[in-house]
This record gives sequence, structure tokens and C-alpha cells, in this order.
Amino acid sequence: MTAPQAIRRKTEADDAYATMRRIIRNGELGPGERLVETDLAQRLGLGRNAIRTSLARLEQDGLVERTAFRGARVRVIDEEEAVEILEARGALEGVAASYAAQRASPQDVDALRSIVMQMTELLGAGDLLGMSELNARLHGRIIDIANLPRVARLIDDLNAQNVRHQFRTVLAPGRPSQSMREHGAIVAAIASGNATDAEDAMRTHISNVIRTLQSLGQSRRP
Amino acid sequence: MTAPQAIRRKTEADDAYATMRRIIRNGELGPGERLVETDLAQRLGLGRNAIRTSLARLEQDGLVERTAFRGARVRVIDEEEAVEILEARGALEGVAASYAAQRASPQDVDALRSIVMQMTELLGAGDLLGMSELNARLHGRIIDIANLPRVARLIDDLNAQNVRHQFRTVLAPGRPSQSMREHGAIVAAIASGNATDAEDAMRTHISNVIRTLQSLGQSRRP
DNA sequence: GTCGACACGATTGTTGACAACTTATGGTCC
DNA sequence: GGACCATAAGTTGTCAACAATCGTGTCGAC
Repeated sequence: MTAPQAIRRKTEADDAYATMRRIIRNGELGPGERLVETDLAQRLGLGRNAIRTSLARLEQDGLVERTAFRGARVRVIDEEEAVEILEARGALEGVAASYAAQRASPQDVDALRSIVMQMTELLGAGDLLGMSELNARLHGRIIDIANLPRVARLIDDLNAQNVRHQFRTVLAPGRPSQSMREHGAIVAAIASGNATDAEDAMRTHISNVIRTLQSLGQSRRP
Repeated sequence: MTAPQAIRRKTEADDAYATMRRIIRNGELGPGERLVETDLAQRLGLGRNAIRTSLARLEQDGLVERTAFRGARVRVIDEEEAVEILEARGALEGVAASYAAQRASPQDVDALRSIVMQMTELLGAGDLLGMSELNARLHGRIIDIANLPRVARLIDDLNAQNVRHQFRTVLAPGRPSQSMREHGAIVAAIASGNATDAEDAMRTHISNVIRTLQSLGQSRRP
């Protein structure tokens, strides 16, 4: 089992794409930063051509911005766009949750509950970073259960763009405990097998994330 | 007003991407067809490199499938995947409809109603192709009103993949008149300014498209 | 001192040739 | 006659050089 996903790719262009995407996701390349092709080629030990096509793909993903003859930079995502991305993600994860409710096996439900329990522990210990990680794992598991690969890919792309704002919402005061309750509701709905309940729970969860983000932005500006 | 959208493109790589995308969308390149780089380069009068990066971008869009050293082909989308894409599109267009309900001006509402009236006429005349076109225009207009460019792009990408199955659902018996009613409900909800009603109307509309597609597939196979 | 033209450096876009790999073809051995 | 290996053709991946364009800094005119 778990065969290596067909023979898969070995060209260095694909290698460049994967590593650059990871680098941007980890924040090693901040938003707005210039991406000079020759520099990247040297840094990754690859040809400029590989970097070039990678940038084209990343542009298509919405991660970098390119203008002719002026180069590429990591896209800056302001709050308004972050909200829009979250709206899209909420809608898509809602679909995923609804499918997950219909397709979850008892083992799947156990796994979800286990993650929620771990989150509760970390919440008590005040480990917000760990909670954020488990948060991602919970969402990812639900998406896996839904078994909608195309939707999963869309969600992943949207997440990659929002890494910056993600941290902010997690650290908002009072947010962790509220987030816990919402995740509990999502898992409960999936466990009960009620698709519409699961979708609603996921939608309200992400709506609250949006509201948190907006309130953070408002409180900071004036 | 209406400035030429910044300076826009002049590199031939972008040109290649636009035309190839249009070609695939129009069905001039059927699904499964091989895309040989040198052939395309000659056919479009462009360099192989331009074709190359275009293919990379189209792969990212999900329109073509590429495997190392074996070339690219137009992706074939079976019914299961078409359903998944429609689910995603429904969720995203639901968000768009909800925003449109909150943001539509009286002129916007007039424009939507006008399109619906034209559709009614074409339905009476039995012009299904014309209806399909107006259908696309109505959805597009709603998305414009919503003013969510990132979501709009996602929807457009999803649509580009489903051109093949789109025609089938339009021609299903009894579907046009039902579709008319659903579109009327969507426009009415947007006109009333009720966001949740608009979203619900759009969701049920696309759910029905999905059901039609599934019933078509079932009736054909056994 | 400010404005505009001009040349320079830096970076990207494009082209052609070459290497790596896949697939098909033909011949040989059993 | 069929299976297997070697070879050839066809296609993609990679590399290096060249052309085109943008941003900048200098210089001169007013």
C-alpha cells in the first residue's frame, strides 16, 4: 500500500515549484519581496528556466505577482482580500464538511474527536501555537474524509495565500476558547451524519474568523 | 474612465496562454488530445518556450495534464469530477449571490430582470443555444455585482473545466423551463436585498443542475 | 533649483542548440 | 510464431547566449 503515487515527477522544474511554494508558505519570503530569477536559481541550485516556469505556476496560484519585464514579487494580501479569500474558503470547506458528514466512518469520527481532545488540553496549557497546528490538522482531516480532491486543492491554494493573516486571528483575545466550541460543534455534526448541520457549523466557524479579522483591523487603524 | 486595464500584456507567453485557453474552452481541442509543444508553437506562430510556460499555467488551472517527458494532454473530466466541480462552483456562486444581494444597485437589478425577460422569450421560441448564452451572461452579471474578483476568478476556472458537461445539462428534457424558474427566484432574492435567500436560491439552482447531470449519466449507462 | 533628455546597469523575454527520456520499430533467439 | 533486446525516431527537459525593456542616475537647459 501507499505506493509512491505513480512514478511521479523528477524534473527540476517541479522541484523548484514545490520548494518555492513551501518557502513562501513558511514565510521565509515575505510579501512584497522581489523574486529575481537568477538569484533564486543560484540559491536553489537550479536553472533559471526551472525558476521561470515555477513563477508562472505560482502566479496562477495567486501566490506571486508578475509584470512583464519588471519581475515577480510575493503578492501582498490586504485585509479586504483576506476576507474575500476566507469567504471562498468557508464556502468550500462547508461543502467538504457536508460530504464528510455523509462519508465519515466510525474510525474517522474517532480521529476527529481525538484531535479535539488534544486541542482542549493545549488550550488549558495555553499553547496557542500547538493549537494552531492541531487546528490545521483537524481541517485537513475533515477535507480528507470528504474525499473531494479538486475541492481540497482549491482550499489548499486559498490557505497558502492567507498564512500571514492566519496567525493574527489565532492570537486574538478570547478567540481560542470560542474556536474550541466551534470545532466541537463541527465534529459533533459530522459524527451525527447530518450534512446540513455540518455545513452550517463550518460556515459559522469561518464567519467568526472573518469577524475576528475585521475587528482586529478596525481596532488597529483609528 | 475605463482605462486600458493598466498597460496589460505584451509578452508572447501571455498571448499563448490566452489563446490556448480560449481554444480549449471553445472545444477546438477535445479532451484527451495530445498537445505537442512544437506543433502548437508552429500553429500559433510563437516560440516553444511560450507554449511551454502556457502549458504549465494551464496545468495549474486544471485544464491540461502533464507528465514528465511524455507531454501534455487536455484533461478529461468524468462525471464524478464534474459533479465535484459543480459543488465547488455552487458554493462559490452562492457567496457571490449573497454579496450581490447586498450590493446591487437599482440599475443592477434592472439589468438582471432584463436578462431574465429575454430568456423567457427565447424559451418560448425554443432557442436553447441562445438561452445557454444568456444563462452565462446572467451568472456573470451577478458575479460582477458581487464585486469579489478573487472568487470570480475561481468560478471562471471551474467553468472552463466543465464546458463539456455544460451542454448536456442544458439540453436535458424539461430542464430549460425549470431553470427559468430558478433564475427568476435568484433575481427576485437579489432584488429584495436578502443575502441568505439569494445564496439559498443559487445553491438550489446548482444542486438541480447536479441532479440533472447525475440522472443523465445514470440513464445512459445501464 | 527644477525639469527633461539621455545613456547605463540590471533584469526579464526569446531563441537556438543539445541532452535526457519515452515510445515505437525491427531484428534475433528460442 | 512469440518474447526479448537493441536501435531509432520523436518529444520533452535543460542550458547558454542574445535581444528587449524598465529603472536610475547623470547631465544640461531653462
